[in-house]
Amino acid sequence: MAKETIKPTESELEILQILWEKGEATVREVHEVLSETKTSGYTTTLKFMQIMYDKGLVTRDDSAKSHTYKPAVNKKKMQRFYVDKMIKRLFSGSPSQLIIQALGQHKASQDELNEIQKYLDNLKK
Amino acid sequence: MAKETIKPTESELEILQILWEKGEATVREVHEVLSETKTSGYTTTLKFMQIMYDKGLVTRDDSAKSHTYKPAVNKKKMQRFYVDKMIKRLFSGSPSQLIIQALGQHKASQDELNEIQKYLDNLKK
DNA sequence: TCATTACTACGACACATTTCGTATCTTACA
DNA sequence: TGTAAGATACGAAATGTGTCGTAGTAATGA
Repeated sequence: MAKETIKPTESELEILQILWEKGEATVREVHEVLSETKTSGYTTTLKFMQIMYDKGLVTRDDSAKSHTYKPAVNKKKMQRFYVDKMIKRLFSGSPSQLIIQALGQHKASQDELNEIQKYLDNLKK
Repeated sequence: MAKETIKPTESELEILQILWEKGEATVREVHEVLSETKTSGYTTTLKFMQIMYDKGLVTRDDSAKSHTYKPAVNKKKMQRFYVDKMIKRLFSGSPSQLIIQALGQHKASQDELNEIQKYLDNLKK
């Protein structure tokens, strides 16, 4: 079968974020982090991660009592997918509109602005 | 009741995009546009727009035989909401990472680059 | 050894989302 | 006037998503 772009749900993306951050983690560890902002129970987190495993969004090592999960999808790829979608759906297909919106919406540090500048200089030639 | 942030579904966002573009439209008109990329039937589009009306995502004028719909939510506000979410979920909370990603992902015209530059200059002081 | 603890597996429910089919209503015009 | 075309309303099925409860299993330590 052709490898369709796997589209994680909102909750799955939240978990992937944590796995990308940590590299790998157990359900318990992921649940700890999630608990800072959510109230759902441990088995809910477990279930999500099992489903993600079935979908191929994560891999796992089940040799130990508590399994260890790793992300199986590329973060850059996901970023590209969602940035594309967002530009299409919310910015009438114009990337620069998204960029300007993002620039205006958050105050970036001087360093960050410089980094963006550097990138921009590169593109301008 | 408190005005919660209304979160349109994927399909609703697609329809909103069309309404923002056109300013207003009938179900038939929206369905024409949708048909370019999707295969679902007319009554499906109709149902969506009725639901959106119930949710308060659109207003409508039903004085004529075929009703005319307008967007009832602010496009800028939606942009802000989703850009925020995306930065949090996919860019570890870093707006500049999103910006650089978006810059790299699409080739912007010289004009667009200049516009971004102008905006950036503004922020830099 | 055996009770407690910490996991995983799995079924099931509630609700949301997408998708139609069908009934009904209007209106134009032959 | 009465029929066909084109709209809306609405119910309902199929699927997706988020949430637990409970059962069972493996390790731990008193």
